[in-house]
Amino acid sequence: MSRTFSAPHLVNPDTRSRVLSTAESLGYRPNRAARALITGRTHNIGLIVADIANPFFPPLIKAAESQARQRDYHLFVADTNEDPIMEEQLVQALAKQVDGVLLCSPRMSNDLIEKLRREVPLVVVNRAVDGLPAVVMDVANGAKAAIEHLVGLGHHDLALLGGPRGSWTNREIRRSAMAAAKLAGANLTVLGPHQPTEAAGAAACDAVRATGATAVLAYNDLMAIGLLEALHDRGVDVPGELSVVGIDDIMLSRLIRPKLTTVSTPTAAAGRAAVDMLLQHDDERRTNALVTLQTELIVRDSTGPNPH
Amino acid sequence: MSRTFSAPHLVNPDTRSRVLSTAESLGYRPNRAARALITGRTHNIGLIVADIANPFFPPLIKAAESQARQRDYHLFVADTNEDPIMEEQLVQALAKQVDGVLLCSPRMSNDLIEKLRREVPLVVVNRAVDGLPAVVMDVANGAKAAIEHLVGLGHHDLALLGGPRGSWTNREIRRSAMAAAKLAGANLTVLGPHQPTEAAGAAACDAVRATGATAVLAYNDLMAIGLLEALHDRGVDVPGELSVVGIDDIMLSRLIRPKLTTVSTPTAAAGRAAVDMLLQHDDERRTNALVTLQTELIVRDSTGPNPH
DNA sequence: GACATGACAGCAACCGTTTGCATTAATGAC
DNA sequence: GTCATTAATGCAAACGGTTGCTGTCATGTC
Repeated sequence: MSRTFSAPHLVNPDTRSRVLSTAESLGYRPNRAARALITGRTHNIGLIVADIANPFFPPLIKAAESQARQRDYHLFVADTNEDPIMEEQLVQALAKQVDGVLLCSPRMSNDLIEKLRREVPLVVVNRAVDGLPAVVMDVANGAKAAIEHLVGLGHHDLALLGGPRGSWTNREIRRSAMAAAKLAGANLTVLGPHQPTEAAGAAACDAVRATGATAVLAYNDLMAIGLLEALHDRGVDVPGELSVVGIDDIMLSRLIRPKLTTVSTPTAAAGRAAVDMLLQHDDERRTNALVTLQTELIVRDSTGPNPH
Repeated sequence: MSRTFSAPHLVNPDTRSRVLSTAESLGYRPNRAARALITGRTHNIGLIVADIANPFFPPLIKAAESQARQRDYHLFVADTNEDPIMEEQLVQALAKQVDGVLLCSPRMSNDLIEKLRREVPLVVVNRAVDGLPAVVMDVANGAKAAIEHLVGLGHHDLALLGGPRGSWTNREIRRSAMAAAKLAGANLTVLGPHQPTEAAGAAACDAVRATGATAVLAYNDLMAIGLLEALHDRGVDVPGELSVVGIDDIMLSRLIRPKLTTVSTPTAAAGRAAVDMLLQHDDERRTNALVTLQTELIVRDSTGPNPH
């Protein structure tokens, strides 16, 4: 009898314990799919990321999974390979078997997000969409702090190694970095778009050097690390000849040499917040539509004074 | 009408296209939970790993997810925090909503695995269990190659930085490393068990040095990297004073300095193989009960000749 | 002692799909 | 023209739970 579980106060304690003990002896476990059919709640959440193997995401996935499980939810994890079309397909495919989808760093258009939100509750991470619950990191402030740090070290010619097309974070960084550079009277050359990978960072090395910049801010640590590798191969000293700043503070960044100066983003907190937001009741969700998490500049060894 | 999808040959082409077009216009998507109820197949797979944020796992998860989706399956991902009790709970919780569970690097006992396999089809990764389909990496051969490499460099006093209790891989490595050392007439001091983390690798630094070994093989790259960091802090030159070898060849290992000599394990292939194995029909599965993937020693810069 | 009340148990409908079976219509054989 | 055969369709049961409703019994009130 299902009431034993769902409404214990309506059932005689004797009956309840009898039901419980026989259920135990039979090894009975309620079938969540069957329950979902009638209750309309699957107790599952979908988590869609651009690339599971990008070191930025695992801490977020881990935190989200842990938070979800604490609330008795399970997590579908899916990878889009940075492909906006795959994002849409995945949301559609998952829609019927989850109570909501966490869309992390989506590359699709806002219009498409608007369309998909009508099929399944959505929480977006790393993107602000009007009227949609979202968790974002204050990368604008982080990029600003990074530019100010570099200008403070005497750099006047800066480069921004841009990230992927469609990324809200990328636009925020660019906007904020340009504003900060302008305010400080520094030049900023914007490069990109690029894939947010180590390989793309390395491939952009010559383009960065061609700008004549003495300091670079990269879209993320992975690209910064790729750039660092390529610079090392070319015998360019960091930070002696060129300063490099990343964004994300992935685990790698404090293990490579020189240790990477970077803007740390609270990815685990974002994962937890996104789950909490999705599991809130609709009314609360509307009122707290946007959670902004703070970032912090971590100065390590990849930035130094302007050599000129 | 469901036959339009499941048995197109039984339905008039006209009717079929009519059904299809109205389905399209209504935005109809079949409900998989309902379908699962009657067919008994959920088209979901559970993937249980010790720690999502351990860089060893993301490539495996990514590959498994991609392979699963290609076969029209979705993936539940769950993290046990290296806790055997959590492993059991997770398998139980997932059992009813998946067609099978991929148990990666389990820490639980073989007996418990035997018990759980009666509740849900299981494929084990990184562990050989009698009669159970499993995907393992040939770490024994990898450890042997590593020891031979070190002995070839003139090292006679070796240390093995052991991994976590309950890990089959750890036992394999120890067994094989001891055999290889004995065969080569070298001493091998075994340390551990340890958590497979960077922190644990760093914490074991003094214990490693106290053994008097001139070369160390670590359970995995993460521990090797932690050790490398600690050695750097203490001013110990690698490979000048001490040689270090890891296992796994995670992305980090070629980015740190000195670049880590390591045994590469085909994690992505393992993820794909595990999914394929689970999705095979029962009879095939029994015949191919064990897939062993080859490993390869990658010599980089963290190993050198014996200084003595 | 008759009646109202409330606590508990049990029946049955329902969720959205698949699938076996019955029904109908169309076709071909004689 | 009748009958057998086949193709296509429609109906209803079933999957495993949840939940509203009805029924039963015991208790309390007057």
